[in-house]
Amino acid sequence: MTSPERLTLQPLIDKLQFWAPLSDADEAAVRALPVTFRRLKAGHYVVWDGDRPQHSCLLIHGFAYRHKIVREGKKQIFSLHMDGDLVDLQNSLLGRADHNVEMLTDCDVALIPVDAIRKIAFDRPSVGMAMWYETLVEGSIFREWIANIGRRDARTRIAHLICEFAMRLKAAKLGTPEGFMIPMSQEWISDAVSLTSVHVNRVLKALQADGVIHRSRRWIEVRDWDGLVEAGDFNPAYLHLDQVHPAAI
Amino acid sequence: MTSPERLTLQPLIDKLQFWAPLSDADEAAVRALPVTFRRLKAGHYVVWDGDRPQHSCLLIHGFAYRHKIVREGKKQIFSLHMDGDLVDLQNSLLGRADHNVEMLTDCDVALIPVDAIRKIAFDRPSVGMAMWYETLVEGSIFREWIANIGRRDARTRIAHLICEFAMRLKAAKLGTPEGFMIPMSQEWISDAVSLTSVHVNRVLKALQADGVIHRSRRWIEVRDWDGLVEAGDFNPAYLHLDQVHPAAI
DNA sequence: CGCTCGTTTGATATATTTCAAGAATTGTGG
DNA sequence: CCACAATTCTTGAAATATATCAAACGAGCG
Repeated sequence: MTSPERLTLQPLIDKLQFWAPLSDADEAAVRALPVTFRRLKAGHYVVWDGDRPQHSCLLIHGFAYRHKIVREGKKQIFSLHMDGDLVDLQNSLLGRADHNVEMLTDCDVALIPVDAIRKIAFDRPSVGMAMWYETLVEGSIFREWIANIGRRDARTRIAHLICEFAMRLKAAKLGTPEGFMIPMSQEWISDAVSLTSVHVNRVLKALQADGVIHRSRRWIEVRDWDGLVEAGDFNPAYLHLDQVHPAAI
Repeated sequence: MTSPERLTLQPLIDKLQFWAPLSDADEAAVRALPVTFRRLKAGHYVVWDGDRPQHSCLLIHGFAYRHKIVREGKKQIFSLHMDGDLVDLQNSLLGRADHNVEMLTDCDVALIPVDAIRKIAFDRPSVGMAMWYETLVEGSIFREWIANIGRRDARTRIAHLICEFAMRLKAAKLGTPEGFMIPMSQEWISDAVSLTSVHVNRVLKALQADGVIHRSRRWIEVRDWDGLVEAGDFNPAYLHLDQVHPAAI
């Protein structure tokens, strides 16, 4: 956990800067956003499907995820979030939430009023563009997940998820592929890759038996990155991490 | 097909107006966009995965779709587009395409240079916001597709796809649920719902036998809308069609 | 130490795929 | 408008990946 006095909007500025160059005035405007810092417990829902969200949630430290429940109570996870992610710009901008947002671990967050986000995006085009890019990349990840769930078998799907997670952690400077935390039980993983937890268990064991990964509790070590990439049919292009300021005109 | 002299950017203005009120100056700026009108044949690719797209494509008349090919050549479709859709803002804004964009039928399109789109979005916040909302709603549809493909069985999935298509056609004033065209063979449908064409065939027959729909060639009549909605576990909220200018501050 | 939650394993069930072949429909050139 | 080719649709039988059910095991925790 981050100590209270260290809670700032710096992670947001870093994230936006990644997508578009911000002027000093833009940066100042971001810092001037009226935010509320909060510590949320694992399992806390920031937004429920059907809500009219009043805030967007900047994850300063911790993991969160978004999901829907379909008929018969089956759960589908479609995104995982980590330090620095501006979770759920989407629900809040659209006005009516179409899915749930839940903390995966205890988290430090900054709650930013939707109105303030709309205003800054509108008044400061660079900031708006950067936020737009953020949502565009999330869209790209959704597309990859559709393909992953729709057209890949269990082993490939799971390997792909691990690759993506490792890659994003690295980009966020939160770990290395050599060893990192996936803060999800096999049950959660199964809801992210649309399988049963039983089957996830078997596949994970198989990947381990093949010497590709080693998993104990929620800690994963990648023993053979190339093997994992191969197993996961993984091509990181869709993450658009190599983008340098595409928003710059 | 629209006769050449009737090709204008009006569908784009209508679409943007749906999301954000545009001033006369905004509208004029949109009309002043440097566009190229083209007629594209079914099967034509506007963008290939990996390209650096130079244009975004406004569909004036016709159907298009977006997809990826995963290892072993399996295809996954993740969006269908119809008259008035601004196809692939996403690839063009992100700079590097992460999927293919292909015409499903012969189409009239307006090609708009990416630079012009970036510029108008940046210079005219209302226009930028409206475009952003367009991409946000597409994101919402992606999420629903993930849940649909991941957590629903074949019958539900297919019924859901038909409901969505009917609903969007109606919103675009292109048909009624009572009878409309899905310009896709069963093979294509199978790539959209992640099934085999053989299985799609059987499910379609079953839905027909149950009196829910009637399909002949590529024409579908919905005989029992409530039954189809029930069969498809369909809740249109995720389409955000009832939104009235959420972007208005 | 006992409880709870997560993992592991085995046996069985089933939805969907795969393979294959024939029928129907659509498209094309003459 | 016909004949032929090429898709697309349809159906059946067999194969298989994954789900389901059930039970035991292990680890963290108050």
